Amino acid sequence: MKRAIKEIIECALSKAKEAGELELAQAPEVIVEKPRDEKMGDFATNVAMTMARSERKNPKVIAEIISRHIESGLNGLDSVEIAGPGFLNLKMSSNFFLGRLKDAVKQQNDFGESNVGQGIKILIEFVSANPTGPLHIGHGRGAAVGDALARILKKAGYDLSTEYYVNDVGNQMNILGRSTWLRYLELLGKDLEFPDDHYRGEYIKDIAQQAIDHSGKEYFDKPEEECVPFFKELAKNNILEGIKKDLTDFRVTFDNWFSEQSLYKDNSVEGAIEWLRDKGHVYDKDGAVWLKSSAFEDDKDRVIVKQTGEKTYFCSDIAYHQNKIRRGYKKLINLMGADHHGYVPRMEAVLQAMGYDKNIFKILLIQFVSLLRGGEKVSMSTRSGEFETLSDVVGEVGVDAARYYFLMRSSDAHLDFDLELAKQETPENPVFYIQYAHARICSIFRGAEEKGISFPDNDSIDLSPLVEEEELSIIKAVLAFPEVVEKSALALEVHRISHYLLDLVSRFHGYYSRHRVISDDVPLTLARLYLLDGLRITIRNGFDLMGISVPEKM
RNA sequence: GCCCCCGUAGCUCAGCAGGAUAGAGCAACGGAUUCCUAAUCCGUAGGUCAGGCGUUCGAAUCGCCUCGGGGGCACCA
Repeated sequence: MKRAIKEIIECALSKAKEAGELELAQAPEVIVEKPRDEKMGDFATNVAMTMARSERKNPKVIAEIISRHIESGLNGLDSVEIAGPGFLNLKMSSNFFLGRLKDAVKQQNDFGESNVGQGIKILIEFVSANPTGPLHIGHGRGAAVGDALARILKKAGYDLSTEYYVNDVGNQMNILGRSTWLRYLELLGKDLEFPDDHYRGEYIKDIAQQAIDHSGKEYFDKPEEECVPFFKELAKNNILEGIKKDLTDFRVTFDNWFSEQSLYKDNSVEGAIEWLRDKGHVYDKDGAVWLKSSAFEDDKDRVIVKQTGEKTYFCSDIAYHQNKIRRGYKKLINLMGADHHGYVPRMEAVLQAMGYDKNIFKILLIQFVSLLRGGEKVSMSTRSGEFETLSDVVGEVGVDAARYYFLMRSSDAHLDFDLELAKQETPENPVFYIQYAHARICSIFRGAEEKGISFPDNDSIDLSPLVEEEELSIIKAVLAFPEVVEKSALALEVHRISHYLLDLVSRFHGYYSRHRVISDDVPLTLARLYLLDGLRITIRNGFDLMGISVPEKM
């Protein structure tokens, strides 16, 4: 939409140049935006102000020159005004917007799509929680944000894939196996002291019980070396299945589950180390192997192979990211908990050591979630096993409210998640407010159907009865949707969608209370229904990006 | 000590690729239901944008410093 405006301005600029009224040594970039206040016009541009210096003219004079060369009536342009320090405010005719509303409604579920992504291949990796226990609420935020971002980026025209990296190697996995084995022995009556640094959650006991149900006392007398691998595998698979289920219940699915172990099996890890060593980015010291990450803005060098010969987590991560790029992804997005932020410089260093621009790699840090219950903090500790799992939370407040809550705030900001508020059906929990608008609209359509109102097809509908200021303002808000999606994709910020929808829907609720949609005036009724259809499509598409349902009845 | 995020109305937060009078919800106060869903709407009140300096025609927005809150600085993952 703004494109059309930009063209109008650019056209006027070149005419002014031809007429010798402006120098235009270099064509200025025309930025079209929305004025703060709708009364000032539909679009505004500050070109005159940005040109002031190079033209050595007062912004207002430049604005005046430009406005003289703008042809009124062209492209639905109604009027041009100069305002403030030199803004050009453009007003469009209502036909301009009505026509575009029809385009939007025609697009149905596709409305909101754009091609800013230009089909660029992106991989977004998120959650990637270790398969050592069920997902907790912090993972939930990452899951909601990652999943919504994926949907948004797709809508904005990126070729996007999602991936979950499974850390199925390393010491944590051994501890997991050992924890399960010990619980198994306990359940079979052995008296032992359960170590503090092992996984103490109840779920470990459940898995141990399964082993008993399945294999009885088979592992009771066997030595540890034989048992731990078995229990490790059992526990891992079990927990991973639980994670998948929790995510599916939360409407989050992944295109690919990538196993860390696979990087060892196909020698990718060794290969990556050798590759880096050839390039001179790796050296030996104190019996360990180091990556010279300090050469790329990291604080210090990092160990990739320990004295013991074990590879660090970081080491397989190097191979993993090399693998991602080799699969053809042009941009990598990783979501991590904010507590991992120290990890960012070293990963950027790796990318650079491998010869890539660090800008192809973007780590989004998701800030902490504090779980509250009626204003009181709920304590979370994985170790003690007393923590709120994602599935508990979703079970209590529902998927829609949980997702909305996770997505309503910028992921840069700490989030207070109050279970009581999330459950309440008040405007403080706006998910219901938005869903209610959708349900209301659907209810109106049901009413129309009962009255036997028949709808003309898209092209022949007459929208000219939509003359109310409020109606036009709703239409403009609807038409802003694709741009909101675009900006949200570029900034990687999901919360823009929820704020937009909230604003959109509150316009509708106000309109609804002041105007009747269904009346004896048939053309007006049809036009208003059409407007509501556009609204309904926008709400549906917007909530779809957030993974939230839109009920037809509430 | 170093690094990351945050600080905007009583509360929870938007706004930040500089732009016109800083917004919303909740809470407070006052109203609206013969009529399409009151899970709604309308109105009133509420501000040193943490503080300072700087860049600019113009700063909540950009830069530097200070203060306050949270998190992180492993041959853990």
